[in-house]
Amino acid sequence: MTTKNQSSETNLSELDTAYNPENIEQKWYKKWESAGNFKSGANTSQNSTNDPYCILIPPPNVTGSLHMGHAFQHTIMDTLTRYHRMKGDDTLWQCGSDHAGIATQMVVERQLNAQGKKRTDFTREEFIEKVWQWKEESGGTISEQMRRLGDSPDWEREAFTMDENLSKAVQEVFIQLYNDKTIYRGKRLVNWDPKFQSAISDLEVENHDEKGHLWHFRYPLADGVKTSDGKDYLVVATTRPETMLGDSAVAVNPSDERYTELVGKFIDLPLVGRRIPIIADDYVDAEFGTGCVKITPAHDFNDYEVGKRHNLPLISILSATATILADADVFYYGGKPMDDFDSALPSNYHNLDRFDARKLIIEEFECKGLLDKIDDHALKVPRGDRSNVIIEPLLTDQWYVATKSLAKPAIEAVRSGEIKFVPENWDKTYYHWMENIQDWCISRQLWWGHRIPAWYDDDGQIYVAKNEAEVRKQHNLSEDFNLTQDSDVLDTWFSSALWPFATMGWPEETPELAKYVPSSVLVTGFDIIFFWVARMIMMTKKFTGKVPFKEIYITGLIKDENGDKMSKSKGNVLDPIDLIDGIELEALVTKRTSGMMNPKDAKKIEKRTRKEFSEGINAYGTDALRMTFCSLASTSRDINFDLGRVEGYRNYCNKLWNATRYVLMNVEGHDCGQAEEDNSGLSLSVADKWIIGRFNQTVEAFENHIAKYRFDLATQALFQFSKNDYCDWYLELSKPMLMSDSSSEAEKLGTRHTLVNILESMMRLLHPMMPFVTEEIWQKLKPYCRATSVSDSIMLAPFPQFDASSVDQNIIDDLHWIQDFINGVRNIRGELNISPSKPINVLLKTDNEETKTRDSKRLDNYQTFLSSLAKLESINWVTDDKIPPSSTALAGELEILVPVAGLIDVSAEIARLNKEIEKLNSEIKRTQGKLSNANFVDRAPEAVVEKEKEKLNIAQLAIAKLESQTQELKSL
RNA sequence: GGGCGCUUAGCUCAGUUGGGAGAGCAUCGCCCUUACAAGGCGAGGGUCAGUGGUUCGAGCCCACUAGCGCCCA
Repeated sequence: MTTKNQSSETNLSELDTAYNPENIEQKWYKKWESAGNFKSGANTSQNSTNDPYCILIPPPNVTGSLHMGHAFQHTIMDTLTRYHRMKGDDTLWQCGSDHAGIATQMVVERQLNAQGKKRTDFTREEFIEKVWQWKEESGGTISEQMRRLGDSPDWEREAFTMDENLSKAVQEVFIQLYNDKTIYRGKRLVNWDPKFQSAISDLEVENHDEKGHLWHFRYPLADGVKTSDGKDYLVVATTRPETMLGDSAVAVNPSDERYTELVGKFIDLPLVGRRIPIIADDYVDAEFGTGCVKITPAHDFNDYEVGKRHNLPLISILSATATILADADVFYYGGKPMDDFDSALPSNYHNLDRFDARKLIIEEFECKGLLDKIDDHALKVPRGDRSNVIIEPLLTDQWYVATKSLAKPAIEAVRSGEIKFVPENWDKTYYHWMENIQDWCISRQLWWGHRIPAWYDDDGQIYVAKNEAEVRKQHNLSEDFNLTQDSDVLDTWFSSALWPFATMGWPEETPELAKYVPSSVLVTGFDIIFFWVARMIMMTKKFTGKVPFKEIYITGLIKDENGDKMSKSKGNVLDPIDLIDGIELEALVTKRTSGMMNPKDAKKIEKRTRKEFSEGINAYGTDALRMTFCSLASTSRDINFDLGRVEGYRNYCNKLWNATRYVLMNVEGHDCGQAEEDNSGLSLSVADKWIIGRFNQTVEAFENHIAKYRFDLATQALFQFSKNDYCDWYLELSKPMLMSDSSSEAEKLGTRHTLVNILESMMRLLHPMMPFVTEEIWQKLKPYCRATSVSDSIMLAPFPQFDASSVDQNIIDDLHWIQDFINGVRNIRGELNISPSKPINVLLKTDNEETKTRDSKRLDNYQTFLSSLAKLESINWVTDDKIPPSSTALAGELEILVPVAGLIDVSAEIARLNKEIEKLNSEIKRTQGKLSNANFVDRAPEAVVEKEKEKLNIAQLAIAKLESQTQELKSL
């Protein structure tokens, strides 16, 4: 059984018999980090050009932890980083996190609440101090997780959006944009989160389909006016009855003949007693409901626009916590208070929560006989993505970025190809958003964040500068002139938008700014194109004149195995660390069901979890997880995560591990040619030459796929080579070479050399995707390999280079022949249930002289391989007249006959042959059909026609041989 | 309503300029073979969602239909 792992310094042959990731991963990470291997430019000595290669991490939220989507993207970023670092590029993976205004403030407030305190028990300064304290203690989760994932960013450059230098950049940008008049202050409708009592971005609002009601209210007509059908009221429908307190008008469609007479007349608004006009506006859909719509400009985005056209008063009825005011705040468009307006609201509503007010309003309407009807209604309900409470459009003073002028160069950067989306199609989403971009509300009513560098005097005059002293200096204001700083902070995304240049030291002119802007590629999900990607392009263009990145690789979204989005409330989230370390069922259930918003879900989740993971989750290790992510990174936009794939790659790691054991067993204590200058003293077998060629083809394929961000195809090429070619074939072929007495010392030396050097090179090829296991193995192999590199770690060893001259078609053909031969015999064994341990005799036959000459030579050269891998007792050529009853396989035109007397059931063999014949028949039918079609022969390219002819020929020859063999068996 | 995408083996997915339907996992059979049973060898399995068109030839190009999904209003 497995003993505790030996460290790499001990005897090399003492390798565990099984791959054990937990014994190797952490130790290498610590060594790499302490050796400074992650630093920018760590491996530039290798490459004289030192092309810069830079990836910016999408800064995760400091309160968060990495989920599967992060782990996926990190794997891709790290693979690219490690690959370019090994190539000798001046590589930087810039890491860090953002300060997540609302989320962080929420976390710290919750902590205070647990101690029976509130945020407002402290001064702003004290609270911010507490946030920093929290960050020191708990803000390191993500960097810990990144270390477990094997990420190799430059930790010394780790940035935080609230750091002093980044804050300086934020301030500088704000001031410049303000002076440009690109930033302005205004009273507008914003999405207001009553829980956080702050504006939030429309991107932070999620519209959920929910069931609600449509209440139909009767609004009495004023001045005794009647409708065309004689009623003294209009019916308006609303999903939010409480907003009626802020109604400014009732609108109808101008072409709606039912109401033409009423336009210009008035309504006596119930409960409030306000007299409001009936107006005509195209916005109203005459088909919907009664065709009459109540207009509440201060509480609805559409109504706001209608009100603007008709110059209606903005009547704001809600407080910051979404309770009803005693007196409405009433404004003109443009923000001036409307002083002569009767702003009183019914006193029984004062301080009522919006939903209590809704109930009371419905009751009152009902009592007054003004409730026409109530319909069930499906509607989109806007909720804050963090608070989950219903968002209110609210009229407030906020700061805005005028985006039009910034958007133009940002659109152009993508149109011109200066920035490329991968896959390309995402540019459509980008254009669509950018071309319809709205001004960006950047102020937030929070304490935690970048305080807006604006001061007001007692008249409300605005002064913008770095600090108060600067304001006084610039505007020549004396010390006793009263100034108050704006209490708001900036949207977190405002600082994230500066990430590409602020992390490089801007506004200082630094070498990093020159070198790493633009960065090479941004790896991110499409959900963040608007939030972040577009804004980075706008800001970076504006302030550096450069693009932030040359390419944007948009990854798919990781879903669960059923294609559902992973979410806490569905209980289908996986923690990447749990896949690395494994987790017991009970711990997993606890983890998934704790802190549920809705305790009812917990039961469901528990059941589902117990069913799906009855044994918990095994420890698969980081390398297997990373390889899985790479293998899933196709162009698809949804990626259904399948645990089976991880297990498969864990087993694959074990395979590499054991292949290493085999190689070490055979090279230890032997010369492997490591001291030789070149290969002249070695004799390389066909297998050696073949695997060297295949390795080079794989390097080429890998690099091509990586250049196109096709990590799935790259993975497949690596897997195919390392498992199928190297382990399944080459290692097996090396056994007869090393064991047979007939191979010379030079040949054995050649094989040992190839065995160990290809494995060593393969580790370098695999390293970017699977950093840990490759390092562990590489360290063991290093002493047996030529000093291709003086580096202490595989991380800084050179990436393999494609050598076209190593690929030889004759060698490939010969090896295919060997494989066909062996596969033919194995197939007969398998189909006829001949034990793999039973040696068998084979006879060879062909009518074709050319084949005979060529294959006789092959047989002479490769007999050792054939005998060993197909477990053959003897191989003999025969002629037609002395063939015993046999089972047949074909290697090209060569017939391989296994005499069946005593071995098998003749009818089973006939059945087997018939199956083969049937296959060939359908092939013949298809190709004949094509070739007898004159159109095909005339119009298809000659090469295609030739290929078909050849296929037909081969199939016909083969079928003839199999049929005559069948006849012979039948005649027995 | 507007935009984008998906439908290929039991499952998860590849399929490059149109020219032999593939992989991994799962399934079945044989095997403890001197690196690996987390394994080896072998096998079975697909009307490429449907219809029509272009073409000598369509999983791939075009049109329409059906189903599913995402984003925006």
